[in-house]
Amino acid sequence: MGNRLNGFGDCSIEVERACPIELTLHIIGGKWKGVIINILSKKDTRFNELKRLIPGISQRMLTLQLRELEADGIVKRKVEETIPIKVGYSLTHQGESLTPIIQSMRMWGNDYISKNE
Amino acid sequence: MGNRLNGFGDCSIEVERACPIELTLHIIGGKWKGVIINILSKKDTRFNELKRLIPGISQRMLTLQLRELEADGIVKRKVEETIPIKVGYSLTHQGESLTPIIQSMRMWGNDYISKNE
DNA sequence: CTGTATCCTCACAGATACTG
DNA sequence: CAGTATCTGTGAGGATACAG
Repeated sequence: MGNRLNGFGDCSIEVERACPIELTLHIIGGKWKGVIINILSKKDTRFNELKRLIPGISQRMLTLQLRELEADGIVKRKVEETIPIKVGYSLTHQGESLTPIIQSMRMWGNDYISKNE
Repeated sequence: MGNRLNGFGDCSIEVERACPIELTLHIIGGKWKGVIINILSKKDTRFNELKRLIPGISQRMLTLQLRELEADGIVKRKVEETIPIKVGYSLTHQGESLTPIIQSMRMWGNDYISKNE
């Protein structure tokens, strides 16, 4: 499993019920993770396909974010041993269980935009 | 309204539907914002009360996070002109509309913990 | 095609002290 | 009680080059 939140175990009685929130936020809160999960929830996607679908992301960041999502059990990585090599990414079952939250956030964001623009 | 996401307008056709997700993540993704919103969703809370309920947060960070939430229209600030002065914080209507998402994240986080521990 | 390896910077956050 | 003012450090993230 991936990194724990700093001080995750330091939760006091008062805020202990808030910690799962911080944990979730930590797992999906990376700069590009929301987009990545959203894309993978629609279809399995290869590395370069992701790079193309997310303008502005660097190879380095795409790799790092995918590695973290993988370590946290959200994303599956499947290597096709062809030449050239192909790597497909998809959501794990746990990753798929995140999509309702992502979709809620998408709807809330759209609503927010229409109300504040 | 608060800061826009960097490059929020740079969304390509492919990912434009993902941008509201990034926006939402940006608004609630600050290090302490999830906890703050969660606490305020239960009851209006004063500054020092928040500080007490969130061990580990500094006065500086509490102020900054509250200011950002206020600028983004999530939190309301109400000054009681007593001596000593008292300042109450509460969720706006828009802030309250976030609580289902926060609660989903809390449930997902708890589920995640029980499955990965 | 799918990555590592470096180097760099700058915004975010911690610590501490001070104030109306 | 509810903040501001500094100073400082860390690490997330960007740019670029190289590699199997």
